[in-house]
Amino acid sequence: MNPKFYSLPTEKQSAILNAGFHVFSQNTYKKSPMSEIADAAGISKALLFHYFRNKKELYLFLWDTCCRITVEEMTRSGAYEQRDLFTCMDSGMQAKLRLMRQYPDLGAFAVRAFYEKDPEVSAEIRESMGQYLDAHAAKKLQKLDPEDFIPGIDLQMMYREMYWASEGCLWEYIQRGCMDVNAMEEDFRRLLAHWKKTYLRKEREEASL
Amino acid sequence: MNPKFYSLPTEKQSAILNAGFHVFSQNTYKKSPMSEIADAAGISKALLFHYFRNKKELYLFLWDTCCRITVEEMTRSGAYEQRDLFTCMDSGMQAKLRLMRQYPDLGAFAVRAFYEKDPEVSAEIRESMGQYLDAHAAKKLQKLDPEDFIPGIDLQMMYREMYWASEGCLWEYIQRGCMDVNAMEEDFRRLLAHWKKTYLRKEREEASL
DNA sequence: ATAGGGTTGACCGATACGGTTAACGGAGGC
DNA sequence: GCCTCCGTTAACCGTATCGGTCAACCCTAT
Repeated sequence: MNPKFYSLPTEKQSAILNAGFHVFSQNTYKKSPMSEIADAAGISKALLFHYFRNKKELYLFLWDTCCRITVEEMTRSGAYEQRDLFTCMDSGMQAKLRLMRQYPDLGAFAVRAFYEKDPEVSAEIRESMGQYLDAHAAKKLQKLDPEDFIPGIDLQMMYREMYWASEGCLWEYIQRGCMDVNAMEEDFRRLLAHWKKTYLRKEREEASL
Repeated sequence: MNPKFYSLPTEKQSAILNAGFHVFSQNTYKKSPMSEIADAAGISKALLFHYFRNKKELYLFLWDTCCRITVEEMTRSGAYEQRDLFTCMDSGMQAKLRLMRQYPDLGAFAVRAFYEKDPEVSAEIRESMGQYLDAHAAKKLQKLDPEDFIPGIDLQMMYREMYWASEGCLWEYIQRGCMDVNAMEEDFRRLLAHWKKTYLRKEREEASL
């Protein structure tokens, strides 16, 4: 990959990244043409090939960038350090929304890339990351104090269920095509409030009065 | 569409349907080649064109079939009639799982088709269905008795959250590529039990003792 | 004016596409 | 044995698209 890419004005860099995320998220690796990416980025195909030697290089660069900025944003938000589960989720949500605002198709791209089966790239993808999130989730789960939550609750199930609901909500937006991040934030916020009221012992007791 | 298609042995019919669902669910309409579908179905491209005049006809037939058998299966399961919310969800789940077993890519296809933007087919798709599920959900919601649930709960939020979690769980399986329906059933069942224990007043009171 | 680098339209060979056609092959009737 | 029918296919057609290249075009700074 040509280092001159980095000396491009940041808007143009973003435009190229977003174009790549978008096109590769809509189709298989093999069925995602470079010309379409170039068009979406507002540059010529030749210039795209000037910055990235070939399709594979662009794809792996996108994957790399996707992982990098996600972790960066998550770290920066402090989501990894928060003690309380719900403030942790709130920070994570903030980070995700900021990412979504800047790179609307990053989420969809990440999922597709993760499950991409084309032998030209699948090995590299699968190798580079792996059980990142799972490991984090397990650690987070261990730190929870059952006393904070309503009695008899299965904390692991609660965690999985909340994760799935977030993903389901996210997917609804992704599939719809238009990423209305503000509406999304509203939805997430309501979800979080709902869970707090449902799962936290203190809030539940107050609501029961 | 050639009526002789229906006199094919049912396994061959299913093979063609599944092949179509699979290929069209992985890529845009335009980037989904007929040859690939024929290969996946184990027949020649020429034969596929013998049963369906052209690509558009096959695609719309698949969409139609997808809607038809989903509604059929849902009705047959009695999901639309159940009074209690959770037994209703259980029936719906059973129906969905039966569908998934027979047509592993039906779910993914449905979502993609619903949001397909290609002008050659988008109009027909959007027109044929619409707010089907939403209307149903609203009706279901009105029938709920707040007394059955934990006090202070936002029933609409609860409903949305449960819907998203199911979708999120489903998507995790879809994206993973391999549809292990048994594992899925296990997960759904646990989700349901979790919700009953969390949201139902009676079960909650028992758990609190 | 000229040298240099960012940028592109035009091009290349290969292949993939939607759709057609002529022919194959086997089952049934005579 | 011969013919007919019909499900099925390999081979083909014209076109479009693909990944990738290249010579030439700006534009700016000397």
